[in-house]
Amino acid sequence: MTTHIATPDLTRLARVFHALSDETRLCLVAMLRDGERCVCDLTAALDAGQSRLSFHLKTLKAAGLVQDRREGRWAYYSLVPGAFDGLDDAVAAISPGSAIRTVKARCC
Amino acid sequence: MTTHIATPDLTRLARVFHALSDETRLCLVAMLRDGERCVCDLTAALDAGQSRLSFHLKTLKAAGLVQDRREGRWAYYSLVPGAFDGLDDAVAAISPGSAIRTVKARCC
DNA sequence: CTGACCCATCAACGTTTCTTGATTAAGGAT
DNA sequence: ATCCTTAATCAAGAAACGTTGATGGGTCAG
Repeated sequence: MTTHIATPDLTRLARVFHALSDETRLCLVAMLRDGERCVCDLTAALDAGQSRLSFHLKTLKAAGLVQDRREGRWAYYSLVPGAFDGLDDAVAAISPGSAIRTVKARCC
Repeated sequence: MTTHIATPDLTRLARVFHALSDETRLCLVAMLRDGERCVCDLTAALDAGQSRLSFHLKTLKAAGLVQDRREGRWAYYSLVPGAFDGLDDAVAAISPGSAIRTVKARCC
């Protein structure tokens, strides 16, 4: 069994979607689908500033979508296995209950 | 067969994810899962300003996730059927090709 | 040790997004 | 016609976001 977004926590789900709401980050995800890559490869491929990619990779990592590994002076990023599974299921699973807790008043 | 996000258009996909990246909007989606609702019901349930919800509903509509229907002085919103299907598939389908076109240089 | 390299972080700036309150428009009731 | 209701839109401000260039820390080669 893979990771999934088990708890339909509204805050967490929103953060995941936010991480996926940027074209640069979507492109990073696409590249990482082929497997682990070091940052320098990513910057070369996207022709983007190193500082810029570092920012986006940090965002993806904070959302739990990618993970990094240090080796010498290189940093290798890869997708978190299963992190993308059940995204639409997660949306379908937002319950009135989970909504209540996050948003001000009673909801649904 | 439902609608789906057939073309893994990076820009469009990013906009859909952006629409889902806000807790208020996720809550709206959750409420609309039960069926059509008028705006006044939504504002009452979320205890949110009318202008605020109007903004978020507009965002969701622009992303193609909800649709509206006027009836008298009421506006009824509902989910666009199938708009949420295959979200993770869409992510999995971002191809190097589609990435190339959107981002500056060669990618992947 | 020195210098080159890889990468994260920071500060500054411009842009976008979200919120709030006021205005506008249109429907229905009296 | 006048008034109330529903909801979209606007304007203004606050907050979050993304970009850029500079700085700093850690790693390896010479």
